[in-house]
Amino acid sequence: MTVSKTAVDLAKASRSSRKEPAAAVAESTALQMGELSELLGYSLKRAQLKVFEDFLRCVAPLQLTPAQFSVLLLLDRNPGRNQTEIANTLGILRPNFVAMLDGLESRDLCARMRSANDRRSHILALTDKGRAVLARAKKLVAAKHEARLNELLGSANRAALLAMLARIACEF
Amino acid sequence: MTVSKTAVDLAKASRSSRKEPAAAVAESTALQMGELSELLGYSLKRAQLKVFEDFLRCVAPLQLTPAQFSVLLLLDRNPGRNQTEIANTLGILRPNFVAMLDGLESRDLCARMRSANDRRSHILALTDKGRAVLARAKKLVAAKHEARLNELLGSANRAALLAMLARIACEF
DNA sequence: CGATATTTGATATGGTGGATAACAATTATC
DNA sequence: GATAATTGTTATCCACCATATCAAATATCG
Repeated sequence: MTVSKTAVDLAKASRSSRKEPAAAVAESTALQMGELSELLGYSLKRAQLKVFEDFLRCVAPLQLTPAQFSVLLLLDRNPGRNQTEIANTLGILRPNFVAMLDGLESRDLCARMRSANDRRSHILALTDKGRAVLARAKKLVAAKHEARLNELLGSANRAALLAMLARIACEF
Repeated sequence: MTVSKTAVDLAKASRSSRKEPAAAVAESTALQMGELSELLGYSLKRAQLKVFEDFLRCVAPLQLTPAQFSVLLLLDRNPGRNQTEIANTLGILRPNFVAMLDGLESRDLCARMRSANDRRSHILALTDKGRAVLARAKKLVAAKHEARLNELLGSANRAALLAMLARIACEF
């Protein structure tokens, strides 16, 4: 019994009391977002979902997720590294990185090679096919995905946005 | 057999070849992020994780997740709405919203009331306890969470960031 | 009116990402 | 050389997301 009387009244009247003013008012008016519009985390999350969604669309012909793309990028720029190093810099836990690598390796995009110095670790390397796929992915991302963001925000704004996001990601 | 020769060489030498230059070089140099630094989606995701993490910390005494907080906010600003309406505006699928509401209702933060007009739908309402918890949560979020973001970015930058994120979330 | 479609909340279920514990093989430390 | 730490791996759990389906209630339309 902790619901206020006004809430009970609203339950009785519900939305029907809103039919009165005009004739054919569009029923079910848009909800008020209230303080939600000021919550940075909320917009951050929704923007992130949209951006990932667009990424998947743009790079769909190559069947690459954002996470997979980031792995390929890292492998290309950092040859000779092992699973732990790659996973750590991407914020992926080692156990979860195993299945991810299995997927990439089964598609012949990268390869695990036992290190001669430390026979525990697997040195990761892109295959030729991996390099080719990465190159095509980069082009798709630049031409379709990032280009669309640039179009929406403008180049300067996009750079400012990226700088602030990187700031939050690193220093927060 | 698609791994290049340079990759194989690197696997043999691995990181050991880097011990040569200086005496006690910090082994395992930081990896190059490469194009990852320019990928908006990547920074977006990492920033979002950090912000949610901080939100959970700041509002920990009330045991509220960002999603739960957003539901309480919406219920407060939009009395008389049913589950479908609330779930839809938050981007939550109706089936998944059921368990979420169960959690909030079992903690006596909100209540489902059968509508008198449409006996299918549940009108949602905050309880008195729900309003009290929401009020305390708002204070914690403003005083600790958003204040910390303001401190990091500055008020003007924070507003610009929010505007761009909302833009992406809505128009992208 | 009455048959049919639609809506609402709910359940079941599967998929994916993320987190921890534990293990064998290997290497580092003392 | 005994003990500790590291690496990749497996198993397992939990949160979140998505789909199909259902019963009850309502809307639609002949």
